[in-house]
Amino acid sequence: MSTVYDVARMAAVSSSTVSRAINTPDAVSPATLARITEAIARLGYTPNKIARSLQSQTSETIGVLISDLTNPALVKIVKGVEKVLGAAGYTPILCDTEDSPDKEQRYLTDLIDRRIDGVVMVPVMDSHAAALLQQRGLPAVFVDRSISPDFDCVKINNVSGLSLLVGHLLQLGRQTIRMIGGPQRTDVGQERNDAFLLFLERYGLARDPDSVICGDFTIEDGYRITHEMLRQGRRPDAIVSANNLMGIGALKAIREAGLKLRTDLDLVVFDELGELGELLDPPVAYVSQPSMEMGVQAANLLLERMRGHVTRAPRCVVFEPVLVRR
Amino acid sequence: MSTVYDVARMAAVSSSTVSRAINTPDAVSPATLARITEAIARLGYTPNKIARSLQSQTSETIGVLISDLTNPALVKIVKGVEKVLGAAGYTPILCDTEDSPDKEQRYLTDLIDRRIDGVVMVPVMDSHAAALLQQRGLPAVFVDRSISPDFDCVKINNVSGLSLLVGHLLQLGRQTIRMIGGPQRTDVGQERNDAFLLFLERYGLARDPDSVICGDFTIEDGYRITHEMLRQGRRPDAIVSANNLMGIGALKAIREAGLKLRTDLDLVVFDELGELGELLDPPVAYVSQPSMEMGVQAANLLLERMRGHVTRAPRCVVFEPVLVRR
DNA sequence: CTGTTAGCGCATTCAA
DNA sequence: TTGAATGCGCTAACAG
Repeated sequence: MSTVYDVARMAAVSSSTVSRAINTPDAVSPATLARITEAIARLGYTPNKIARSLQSQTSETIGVLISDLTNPALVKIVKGVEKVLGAAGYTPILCDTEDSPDKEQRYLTDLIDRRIDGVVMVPVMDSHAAALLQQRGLPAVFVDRSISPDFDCVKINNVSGLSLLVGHLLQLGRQTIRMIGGPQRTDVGQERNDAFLLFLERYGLARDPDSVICGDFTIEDGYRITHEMLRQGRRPDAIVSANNLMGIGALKAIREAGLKLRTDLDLVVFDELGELGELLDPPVAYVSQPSMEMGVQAANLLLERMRGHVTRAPRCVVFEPVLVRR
Repeated sequence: MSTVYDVARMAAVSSSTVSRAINTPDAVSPATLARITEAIARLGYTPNKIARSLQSQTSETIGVLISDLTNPALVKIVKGVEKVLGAAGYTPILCDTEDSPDKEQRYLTDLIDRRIDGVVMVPVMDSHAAALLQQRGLPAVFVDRSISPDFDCVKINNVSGLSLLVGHLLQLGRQTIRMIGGPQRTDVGQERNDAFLLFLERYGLARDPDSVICGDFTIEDGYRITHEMLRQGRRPDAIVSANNLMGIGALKAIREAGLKLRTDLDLVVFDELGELGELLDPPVAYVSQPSMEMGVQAANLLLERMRGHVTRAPRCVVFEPVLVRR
C-alpha cells in the first residue's frame, strides 16, 4: 500500500503538499495539484484512515448498536440511521447486541477504543451502557427505549399506541381484554403496561391481577404467556401484545389451542409484523411506528450534538403511532 | 483520555514497560506489573486501538457486508459469522449494502482504508467487488452467492434444493409447474433455474418458454411475476419460487387473485420465510439452508486464510438443503 | 527485567 | 505556495 511519501516522491513534492492537495486543494498551485493527482491515480493511493484518525483525534465513525436484528422494526430504524449518517460523511458501524448486556458492553468498549465519534443505539434490556457513555462524554442517542434522562432519545408515544389498540378492540365489541405485557424494568414495557391498565379503567372494563402478564419481548415469552392465558378458567375475548415478537408467539399459541382469530378472540399487536404479517389470515391489526423516520431523526439529533451542541439539555422526540386495521 | 505515558508516569516506569504489562505480562516483574495494573485501574486507561493498528499494521477487524438485512436467512448468516469472529478476538463491522453495487463499493473502499484484515460478504447482484479485493490482496469469503472462482465460498446445493422442491410437488400430484426464477446474471439464480428445467425434463413434465420467468429476488418481482402467471391462459397448478422474498410476493398475488393454496395450486419456496412463515395458513413448504452454520463455516474459512494460508487454492464449501414440509 | 529510541502514515505547525 | 519538523499513541528493536 502506497503512502503520502510515495506520492510525494513521484510528484517531486513534499509529503505535506500531498496532504494539502488531498484536504485543501485550494491551497496548492494548479500545476503541482495536477502532478499530485496524477501520481495518486498511478499509484492507486488511498489515505490510511487509521493514521488520519490518530492525527485528527476523530474517526468519522458512528457506532450503531441494535438489540435485535431479527426484529423488522429495528432493521428499519437502522436503515434510517445509515441513510443520514452516510450522507453526512460518517461511516456507521453496525453491531447486533442480541439483547445481551454483556455483548453490548463489549461492543461499546471496543468502539470507544476505536475512538468512534458518537453512538446511536437501541439499548438492550438491563443495559448498563449509560454509565460508560457518560464517563467517556460520548455523544449518544437512544432509540425506541431510553435508559437515562441524560441523553437524547427518540421514542414512540406508548400511551397513544395503547389507546388505539384498546379502542380498536372496543369497536369490535370485545370486553375481556388481557395483555401480554412488556418487561416492567424497561421504560417501554412499563409505559405500555401502565397505559393498558389506564384504558381498561377509563373504559370501565374488567381489571384483575391477571390482566397483564409480563414477558421479555421474545417470541417464546409471547407463546408461553398466551398458552397460560388460554387455559385459565376465564378465557379472554381479546389479547393485546406489547410488541411484535410476543405477538408472533401469541399467534402460535392460539393456533395450537385450535382457536380461531376473529371468531373466538381477537389479537392486536404493538409494532408491525413485517411483510409476511400482512399475509396472515385472518390478518392481525397493529399500531406501527414510523421506524425509518425515527432512525432518521435519531441520526439528526446525534449530528446536531456532535456539531458542538454538547451542552444543550437532552431532547426527547416522541413520534405518534398509527393504527393499521386489518 | 489517558495514554500509556500517563500510566507510565503514575507507575514510575517507562511507556514500553506499560505496553509490555498489557501485551506480554510475563515479561514484567510481578512488582511493577502490580503498580501498572493499579495505575491503569485508577486512570481508567484503555489502549487506543487506532494507534495500535497504525503500529501493528493490523486492525483485528473484519468487514461483514450483507446484501439485505431484511432477509431472515441472511441475518442468520451474520449471527454465525459474528459468533466465530468474536470468539477469535476479531471485531466484525457489519454493513448493509441493500443490494446496491455502489453502496457495496463505497463500504468496501472505506473498510479497506480502515485496514480491515478480511471480509465475509454476501455480494450484491452485479457486484464488482472481486476486482477490488483481488487488487488489495484482501482475504475474503463469499457466502450464499459467489462472484469469482478466486475466492473461498460457502454455498447451498441448489440442484438438491430444486430436486426436493419439485419432488415434493410431484408427490402432491402436481403436473403443470412454473418457476419464479432468479436473476440469470447471478450464479445462484442460474443454478436454480437450470436445475428446475433439468428436473422438469427428468420427470417428463411439460416445459415451455414460460416455464421460468425470472425476477431479481425481490418481493415486488415475485408479486409481479406471479400476477402474470395467474392471468395467462393456462394457469399452473404449482409454483416454485427461487427464493423466499419472491415467495412472499407470490403469496400476495395468489391471495389477491382469490385463489386458495392447496386446493387451487401449491407454492413451494427456496429458503425459509422466517418465524412468521410457520404461521401461514395453509403453510408453505420450503427448503431451508443451515444459514447459521454457513456463517460459521464462512468465518472459519476466513480465519484459516488469514492465518497465512493465503496461497492455498480457493475452497468452496457446499451445504445440503433440507425440505421442510408444511 | 527495564529504558531509550525510532517509526507506523498523516496533518499541522512554523518558516521560508 | 511549499518544505522541514513535530507529534498523535503505541509497540518493536536494541541496549543495558
